Amino acid sequence: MRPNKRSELIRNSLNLFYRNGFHATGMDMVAAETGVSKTSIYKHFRSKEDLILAVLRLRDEDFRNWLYRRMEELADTPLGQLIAIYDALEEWFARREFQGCMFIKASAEFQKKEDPINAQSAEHKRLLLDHFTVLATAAGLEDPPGIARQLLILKEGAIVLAAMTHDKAPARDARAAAVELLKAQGKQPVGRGT
Amino acid sequence: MRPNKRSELIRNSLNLFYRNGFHATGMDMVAAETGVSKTSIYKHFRSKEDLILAVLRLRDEDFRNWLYRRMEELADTPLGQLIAIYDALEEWFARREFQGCMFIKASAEFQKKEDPINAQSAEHKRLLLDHFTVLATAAGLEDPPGIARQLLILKEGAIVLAAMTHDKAPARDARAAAVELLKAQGKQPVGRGT
DNA sequence: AAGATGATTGACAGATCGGTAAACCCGGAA
DNA sequence: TTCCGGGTTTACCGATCTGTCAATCATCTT
Repeated sequence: MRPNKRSELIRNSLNLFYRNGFHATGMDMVAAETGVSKTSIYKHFRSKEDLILAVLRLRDEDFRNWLYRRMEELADTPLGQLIAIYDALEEWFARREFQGCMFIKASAEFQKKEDPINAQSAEHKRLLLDHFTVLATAAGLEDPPGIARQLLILKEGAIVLAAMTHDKAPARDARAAAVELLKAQGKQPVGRGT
Repeated sequence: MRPNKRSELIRNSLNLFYRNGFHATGMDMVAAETGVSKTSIYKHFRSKEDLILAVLRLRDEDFRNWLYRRMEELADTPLGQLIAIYDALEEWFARREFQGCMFIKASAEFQKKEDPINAQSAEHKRLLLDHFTVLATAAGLEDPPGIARQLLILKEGAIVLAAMTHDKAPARDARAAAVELLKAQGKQPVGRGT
């Protein structure tokens, strides 16, 4: 039971689940992909649900780390970082492997609200909302929680439409909308203003 | 092969697929729900994919008809109807049976872009976008296609978050955002203004 | 009443699902 | 060399998946 096999299992499962969906990906497929027997998988994870939850934990860390870092690289003010959300999204949408949001897909396949998979997906969105709220507060906006919720809605909508239409354009539309909303909060986010 | 059984099958399948997901709902379940043998189903539909496509056609008609009618009932100007999108959404979110957007879920489970199910889901969103564009044009906005795309993003984002958090609140946030965006296009949609 | 016709069925095929029991392999201790 | 013990595998379980076939049932014609 080598512990590095465990993370390899999680990473391979993540790719398979992301590309093929959760129900459509069998444990045999995961085993074959990693070059391990199915029994070995069940030494690391009690059930498929357990594996999925581990996958979602990894995805949550990876994605939020990537997004937050990218936002900081693209702008150095809180206000600028809120706009940079959508520039980062556009980079993501343009990637070959982009297939939508793993958490939206997870909650679409496991929709009962008591389901741990659903709960964990919702938690991911809550963490994003918290981060946006902190930035909105730091930016001195009028209604930080409100604008944060609106920016999150724009983000999720852009992801859904980019995935369905196989087009990165929704990122720019969401960005333009975000700029307008931030303007309406009494700020001039695009520079050259005030 | 009574033709009314066919529509009964579609309607029951719609409910099952909507509540349980597509892969998670077997044809046996559909047969049992309608009180028909599985063989009879396959007299009407060549495959499960065929049945799903028929379900999506029905859903597209039902949903767009409902939304468009509700928008007209809630407002009598094109601009007001664009805002009313989100009032209608809030009513939908508040319904007991609300479980998110069937097309988002379909495209989440069948994500390959050649998949007919994916294509038909994308078509549904395109039809919504067209309608929004027509209304935006009628309202005399500056950039009808652009604002239509933004309003669609807000709609999809609100649906996703409402489904994941089991809370209708995203409808109001999306509505507030839409009002701001329409203001930015040189209009005062909420009345009492110019 | 007998036959024809089309709708409907139970039973099943072949594959795959999540999950498990028992054998196996292999390095180290005695 | 013999034994031991944990990581790994093969082979399998019962259930369920999509889809089909041959038989049955119901109805109408003659």
